[in-house]
Amino acid sequence: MSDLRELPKAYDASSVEDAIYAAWEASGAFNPDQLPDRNQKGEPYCIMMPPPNRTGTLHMGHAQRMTTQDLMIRFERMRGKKTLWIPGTDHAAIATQVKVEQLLIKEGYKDPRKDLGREAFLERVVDFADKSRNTIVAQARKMGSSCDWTRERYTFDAERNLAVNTIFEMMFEDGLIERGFRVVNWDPQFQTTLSDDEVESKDVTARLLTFKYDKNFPIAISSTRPETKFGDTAVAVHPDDKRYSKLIGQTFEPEFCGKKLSIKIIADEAVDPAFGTGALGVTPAHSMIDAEIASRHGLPTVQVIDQQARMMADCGPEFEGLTTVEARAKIEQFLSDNDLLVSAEEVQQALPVAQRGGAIVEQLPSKQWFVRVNKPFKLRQKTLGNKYKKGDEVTLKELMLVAVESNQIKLIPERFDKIYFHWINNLRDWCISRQIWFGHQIPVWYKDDEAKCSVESPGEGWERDPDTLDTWFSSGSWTFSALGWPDKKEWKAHRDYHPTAVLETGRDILFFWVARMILMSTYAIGEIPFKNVYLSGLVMDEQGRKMSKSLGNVLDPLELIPKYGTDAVRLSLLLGMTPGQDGKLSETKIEAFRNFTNKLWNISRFILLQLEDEKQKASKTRTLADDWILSRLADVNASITDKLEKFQFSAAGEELRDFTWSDLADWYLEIAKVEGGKADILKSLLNGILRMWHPFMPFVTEHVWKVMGAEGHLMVAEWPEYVNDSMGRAVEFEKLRLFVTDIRRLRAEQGVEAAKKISFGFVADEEMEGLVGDNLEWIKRLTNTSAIEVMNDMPDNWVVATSGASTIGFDKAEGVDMEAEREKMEKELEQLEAYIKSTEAKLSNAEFSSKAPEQVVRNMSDKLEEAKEKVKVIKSRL
RNA sequence: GGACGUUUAGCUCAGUUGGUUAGAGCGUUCGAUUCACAUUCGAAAGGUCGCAGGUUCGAAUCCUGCAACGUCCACCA
Repeated sequence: MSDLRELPKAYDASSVEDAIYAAWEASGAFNPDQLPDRNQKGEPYCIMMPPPNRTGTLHMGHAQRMTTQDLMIRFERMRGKKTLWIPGTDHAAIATQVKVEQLLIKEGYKDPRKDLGREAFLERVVDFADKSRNTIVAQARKMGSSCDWTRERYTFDAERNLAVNTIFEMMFEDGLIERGFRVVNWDPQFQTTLSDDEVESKDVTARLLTFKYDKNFPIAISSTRPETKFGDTAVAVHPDDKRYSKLIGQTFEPEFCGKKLSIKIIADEAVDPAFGTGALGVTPAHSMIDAEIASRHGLPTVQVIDQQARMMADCGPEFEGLTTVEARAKIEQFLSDNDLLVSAEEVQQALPVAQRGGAIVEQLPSKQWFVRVNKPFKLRQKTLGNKYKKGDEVTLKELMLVAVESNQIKLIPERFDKIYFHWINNLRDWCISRQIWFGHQIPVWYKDDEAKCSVESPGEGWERDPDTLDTWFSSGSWTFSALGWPDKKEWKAHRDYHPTAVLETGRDILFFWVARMILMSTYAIGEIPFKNVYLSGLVMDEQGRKMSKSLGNVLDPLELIPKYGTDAVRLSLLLGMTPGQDGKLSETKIEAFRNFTNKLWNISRFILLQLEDEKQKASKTRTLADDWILSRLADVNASITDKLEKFQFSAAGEELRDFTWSDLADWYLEIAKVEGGKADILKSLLNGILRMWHPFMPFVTEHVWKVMGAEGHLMVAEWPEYVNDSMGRAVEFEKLRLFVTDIRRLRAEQGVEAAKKISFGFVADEEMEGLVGDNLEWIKRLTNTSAIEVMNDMPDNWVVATSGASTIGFDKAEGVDMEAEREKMEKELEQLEAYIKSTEAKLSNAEFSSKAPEQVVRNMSDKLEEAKEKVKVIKSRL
């Protein structure tokens, strides 16, 4: 042990953290294969780190991810499980490419992809992604993440590419992946398709025009996007709408803004007769809803907007090449000039925009690859317990549903079940091909009209599909591909870790990722990917707003860690945060936890100094305070163990903090100074709190562990478990605690000068007399008074203190404000009498006494008796 | 439009199957202070648990309705 007297008074996190992390890593304890024997025998426990996107640096959300997962991993590691936490990063396809493209534009490139070409452009992306990976890894280490770096994965490395291709091939064979010409979400800025989930909506005001195609057309229709009307092939009305029933089935050939259309009047239930004119212009090429109507009625698809979001040649020379916005204005003018416009009104509209880049998304027809979620296929293996056998016909949607419905996967908090089911029930086929360069290339080859699924070229003359896969297609297999699947040897070596124990992630990617992982895992290996999904809320700023660069309210973990220490940042992300509920974070909060870190440091320092003190080394029998603190330790230990098992991290941390700060530091350590002879107990208390705090604040606890000269790393020490053998004594102690608080209050209220002249005492039963007598020494110290007299028959000239649960008296010393005390006594008397009245009424109620639990009745009766006793004393003194 | 969430002390939030007189932290006010820690300690003030009904011996907790705020989904073309 180093010289304790030289330990700094304030804990300096930044001077010890890096060395501690390096020592942990060097010890091999991040790697399950190098854990101690007891872990080797333990149950495998695995968490997959949600791989951060290689798009730059980590933010507070990531810091929260890492901290929460590290808490679980460290807790289970200490409990003896064979823990594996696999770290990794995500190539994030579109997100990364977009990011690099933006950087290149800043560098001066006008159109980076065109200017550089595929190969050089990709080189830049890969370079950026690699640098980003290094930053992320360094940050993860700073957070204290105890993940196994020897098993770091990348969603775009060779092994994961093999997994992606394997799944693609399986789905291709099963007919679940299909190429089709369908209406898709198209991002004109990045020239690629997007999945439904990558499209967000933005509220804008738009002009809703009501008009006729031409003078002879019988029905007026409404649209905010008249430019798409060049592609109309039908007008749909509700089948019950009498206004139009005669027209149904007829075909018209109006001339719309110079283009001849062929419009069939059809009846469809999807039309709302109350909206607008009750007639809907059907544009099969540029609306997914219309495309569905069109397929029901066998209507042709006419594309009029191209991939640059410009009007196509088909719309006539006046419109060709115009942007949609330009065309829209021109059409309104034309309609108005030709007296075809019935009305124009401003309406609120949700404009579809790309999640990345923010471009306005066009719906247009395109030949793309889709995963068919509603198509039945024959299962390759038994899936989801006994629910489905090999060979059963199911759909992917059913697999996703049953995994959660059957409770094999538990979502935390539970209410997300509903959101999940709702999403699945409305799920459409998943468009997986992207015209992005950075990503897993689609393993399909074409020759003439033939298509073959294969990773290697099938031979001469075959050309590979240039498209890449949606990033979520690859991250969907993360839980098992990161464990080595489909490589037989690797997968066998890691088989026991799957399904993983828990997936901890932000509640915002439930659909993007969690659902896709369930799809991939149940399909490809016939197993749920994880048993629990812990959905964290988002980390918001002080005012509950999202942290964003433009608002300037971003808290950067890397700036905060040197300032407050990693442990403080970790605590601020764990305590006061509820799953599924967005939490607020401020620097003030982190500062408060820095103070706690320092408190823990000083508690440790004090105990260590005491251990060498002759007074504490002296042997002494157990006192009431000893029994109490050990009983509390056991209770708190049992309680927080239970809470951690139930994913109640915040509650666990708060309880442990209250115990450490209030019970241990403010009460027990103060008592220990007086009583002495506590070397053994102090030692085991320190040992206990260090172990229990370790998963929350690994650095300071490990540092103290080292300072105290303990064996090995705290990181792999055993999670404690105590037997509470002194519960009754703890109850007695609580009475004294109230007694002390009352005296403190009197001192505070009467002022020091007056208090110096006061003699305190108490009036109660013999039990209290004994208790106070036995513990007088420390009571005097904690109340900072020497004038406490033990007596159960209070002198006549004394008055009664009026708050708290104990009844204490004091003498009418000079300087005591008797008028104020008298008022207080009267006020309390009033309250007590009201309480007695209502409680008596309750207790005498026959139904209450027959139905209420015994414990409740007993407690209430006891309280009632105490109150009556107090009333008696107060009355005698008034 | 649909779904979900939130509403408890000035602020941030706990409150685990309904059960003693509803809690904590921060902030405020008053006080302490060489003795581990001023990144400390003690004390006080502060709440008709969003509103209105209902169920119950008993409701912050369960049910119904309403309001405000927030989030997600679908969008009416």
